[in-house]
Amino acid sequence: MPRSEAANKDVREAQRARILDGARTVFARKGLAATMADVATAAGVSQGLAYRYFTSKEELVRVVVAEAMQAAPGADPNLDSVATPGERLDAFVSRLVEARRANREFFQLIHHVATDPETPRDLLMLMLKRGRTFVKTLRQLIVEAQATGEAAPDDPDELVSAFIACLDGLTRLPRNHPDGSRARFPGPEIILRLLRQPVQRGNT
Amino acid sequence: MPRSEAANKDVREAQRARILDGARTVFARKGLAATMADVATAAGVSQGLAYRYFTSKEELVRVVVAEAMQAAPGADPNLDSVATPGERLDAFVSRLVEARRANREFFQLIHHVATDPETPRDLLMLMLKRGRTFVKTLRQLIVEAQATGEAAPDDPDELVSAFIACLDGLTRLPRNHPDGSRARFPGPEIILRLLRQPVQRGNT
Amino acid sequence: MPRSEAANKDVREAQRARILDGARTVFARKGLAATMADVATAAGVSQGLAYRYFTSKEELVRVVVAEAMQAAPGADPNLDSVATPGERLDAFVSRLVEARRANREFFQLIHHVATDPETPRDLLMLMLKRGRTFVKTLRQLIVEAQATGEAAPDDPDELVSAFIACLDGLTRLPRNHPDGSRARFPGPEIILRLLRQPVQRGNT
Amino acid sequence: MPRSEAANKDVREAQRARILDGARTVFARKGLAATMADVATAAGVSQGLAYRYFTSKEELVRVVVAEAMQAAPGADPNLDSVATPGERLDAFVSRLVEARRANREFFQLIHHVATDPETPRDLLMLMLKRGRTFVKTLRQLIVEAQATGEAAPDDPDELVSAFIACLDGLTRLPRNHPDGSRARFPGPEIILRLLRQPVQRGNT
DNA sequence: AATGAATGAGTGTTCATTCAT
DNA sequence: TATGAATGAACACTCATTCAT
Repeated sequence: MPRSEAANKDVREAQRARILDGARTVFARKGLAATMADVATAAGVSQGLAYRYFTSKEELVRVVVAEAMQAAPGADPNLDSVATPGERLDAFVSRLVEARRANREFFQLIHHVATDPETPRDLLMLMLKRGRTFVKTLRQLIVEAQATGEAAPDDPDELVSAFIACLDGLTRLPRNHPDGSRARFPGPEIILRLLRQPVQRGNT
Repeated sequence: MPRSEAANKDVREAQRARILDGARTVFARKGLAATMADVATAAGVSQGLAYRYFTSKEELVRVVVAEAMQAAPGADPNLDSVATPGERLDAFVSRLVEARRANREFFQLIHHVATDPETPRDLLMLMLKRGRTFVKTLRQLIVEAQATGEAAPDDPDELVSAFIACLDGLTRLPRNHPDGSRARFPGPEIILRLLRQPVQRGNT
Repeated sequence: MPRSEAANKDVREAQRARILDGARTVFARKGLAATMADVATAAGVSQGLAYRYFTSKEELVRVVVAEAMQAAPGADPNLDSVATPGERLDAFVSRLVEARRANREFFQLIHHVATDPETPRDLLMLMLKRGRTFVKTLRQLIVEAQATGEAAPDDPDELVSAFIACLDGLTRLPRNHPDGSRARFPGPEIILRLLRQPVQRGNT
Repeated sequence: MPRSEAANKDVREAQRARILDGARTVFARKGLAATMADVATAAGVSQGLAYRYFTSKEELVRVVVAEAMQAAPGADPNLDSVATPGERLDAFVSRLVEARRANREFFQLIHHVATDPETPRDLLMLMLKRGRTFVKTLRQLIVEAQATGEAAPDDPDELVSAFIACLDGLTRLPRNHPDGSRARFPGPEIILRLLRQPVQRGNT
C-alpha cells in the first residue's frame, strides 16, 4: 500500500525546508565557497538527496536568495498616510536598520552572493533591480525631506551612497569589527544623522 | 653572452611588479577564489612564471595584502599638535574616507581576504591587530570630542560601530550600488555627521 | 531505498582492497613515482574515488607499507626451543629467504619506499628501526653459532652485511637478472653457505 | 680576434666533464627523480648550459650510464692463462666485489637507472645485454669449476642468481643497512663461499 | 659560450554531480 | 524517498625544455 499522497507531500516539504535551512546557514557563514557536502551535513541529509530537491548548487543558491529577499523589508514603505517627509524617512530608515539587526543571516547571505564572482549574471540582475527600486524610493524620500528642510541639503546621490554604504557595512559588523564583544549594533538615530538636517536647537 | 646583471635585475623587478599588479587586480575583483591562471592571465605571463617569483598562491596573497595595508593611512593619526578634539576627529575621518576613495582596489582586496574562510589564521590576526589599534584610536578621539561637546553624546561603541560599518560599506559601494553611474562617493562631511555633534546654529 | 548498511560496508571493504591491490602493484613496479592515475587505473576505479578511501597518496603509501611489513617474517624468530645455534640460524635464514620468494611484491615495494628521496622521514625511521632489531637478532645468532663452530669465523658484521646484501638483492632478482627465464631463485642452502662453517666431511 | 680553437675545445671538454660529474653525483644519490636544476647546481653551471652540451635529460642519463658501464670491470676476465677453473672463479669474483666497493657511485647510478620506470627501453636493453654476457661468463666459470670439484654442485643457475643478488645488494649496503656505522663491506672470501665447494679439511 | 627568464605539460587533490541500490 | 559510492573537470604547483640576450 503506497504511502498516502498527502503524507508524502508533507515529507517533501519538510525535507526541502531542512535543506534550505542548511544551505542558508552555510552559505551565510562561508559564502558560496561552501560545498554541497557542507550543505548536506548542515541539513542532516545525504548529499544525493539535496539533488532530488534542487537540481544544482546554483538553483539552491537561487532559492535561498529569493527567500532572503522576501524577508527583507520591502522597498515599498507604504508610509504615505503618515506625517511629514522627514518622519517618513525616519520610519523607513529605522525599519531598514532594524531589519539588518534582526535578519543578519539573510543579509550576510545576500552579501556573499552579491560579491561572489561565480554568481550568475541574471541572479545579480535580479538583486540589482530590487536595489534600484529601493534606491529610488530612498532618494525620493530624501528629496522630499530636503524640500521641507528636514533632510541635509547635500547632494541626494551622495546621501544615498553614504546610507547604502552604512547599511551594507552593518551586515559585516561582527566580521569586520576587530573586537567582537565591543561590536555594539548602532541605534538608528545615529545612522539617521547621515541624512537628517540637524534639528535647530535653542533658537526659539 | 649572458644578460648583464643589472638588466636582469630590472627584468625581475618589472615582472614581479606585473605579477603583483595582476594579482592585486584579480584578488580585488574575485577574492581569493581567483585562480593562479587568473593571476597569470591578468599579468600577461605564464602560470609557471608566477611561481618563479612567488613560491605559492598564499605568499602572493600575503605580499599583496602587506602592500595594501601600507596604502591605508596608518592608525596613528599624528594630529596631536593641532586644534580641538573635534577637529582632530574631522581630520582623522576625512583622511580615512579619502583613502577609501583613492585606493579602492586595496580595500576591496583586504575586505575579501578578511572575509574568505581560506585566509591563513596568522594573516587574519595581523589584520585584526591593526583593526584593534585603529578602533582604539578612533574611540579615544570620540570620547575626547564628546568631552568638549563636539561629538554626539551617544554610546561611543555604537558610534565606532556605525562609522566602521560606513567606512567598510564604502569599499563595496560600486558593487552594491545598483546603479554604478549614480554611485557618487559621499563627501566626508556627510559621514562625519555620524559622529559629530551638530553645530548649534542661530542661538547667538 | 538506500542500500543496506551491510551491503555498503561490503562494497567499501571490497573497494578499499581493490585500491590497495592496485597501489601495491604499481608502487612495487614503479616505486613512489607511480602516479595516482596509475593507482586508479590499476585498481579499475576513478582517481577521485581513491581519495574517498585514502586521504592522500602518502597515506596510501603508508598503509601499503604497513601491510608489507606485516607480511615479512618478524625479526623475532621464536626458535629458542629447538636445537643448536647453527640450526636456529638455518631456520631463521631459510624463513627469510622463503619470505622473499613468496612475497616478492611486498619486498620490492619496501625497497622502493626505502630508497625514494620523497619518503617521509617518520616512515623511514619505522623501517629503519625494524631493520635494526632484525640485524641485532641475526648478529646474535651468528655469534652464538660461531661459538659452537657452526658459523664461519669471519667478522660477524661482515657476515651480516653480506647476508643483508644477498637478501636485498634477491628482491631485485627478476629485474636485475638479464634473462628472466634463467633467474632461478636460489635455494636457502646456497645462501646459508655465506654464514655457515662448512661441515667437516670425511674425518671420522 | 676569436679565441683560439684549441682553447675553445678545451673549455668545452672541461664543461662537459663538470656537467657529467654533477649529473653522476645527483643521479646516484637521488635517482632519476633528480631534477635538471639539481644537476646544474651540482655542476655549478646554469641550467641552460646543460642543454647546450646534452640535448635532454635522457641523453645526459645515457652518457652517464655509458661512462659507468665502462668503469665496471669488463665481462671479459682474460684469466685464461692462469691456473685452475676454481682459481679463475676466485679472481673473477674478487674483482667484481672489489669493483663494487671502489666505484660505489657508478653502481648506485646503474641501479637507479635499471630500476626507474622512466628509463627508455633501449637503454635498458643495452644494460641487459651487458648483463647477459656477464652471466654467461660467470656461469661458464662455475660449470668448469664444478667439473673439477672446486665449485659447489648446486644448480648453476641458482648459483648465478645467488651471486648476482649478493653483488647487487652490495651496491645498496649503505642505504639498506639500518646502522650505517656497522655496515662493514664484506670481504670477497665470504661471498665466494656462495659458489665454492668448501675445501675438505682434516681428512688427509 | 653562457645565463637565467619564460613556457606548458603533467601531478596531487577537491568538489559538483550522477547512479546503482 | 533516500543513501552513499562513483566520476570527471578544475586547481595549485613542479619541472623539463626553450629563448632572448
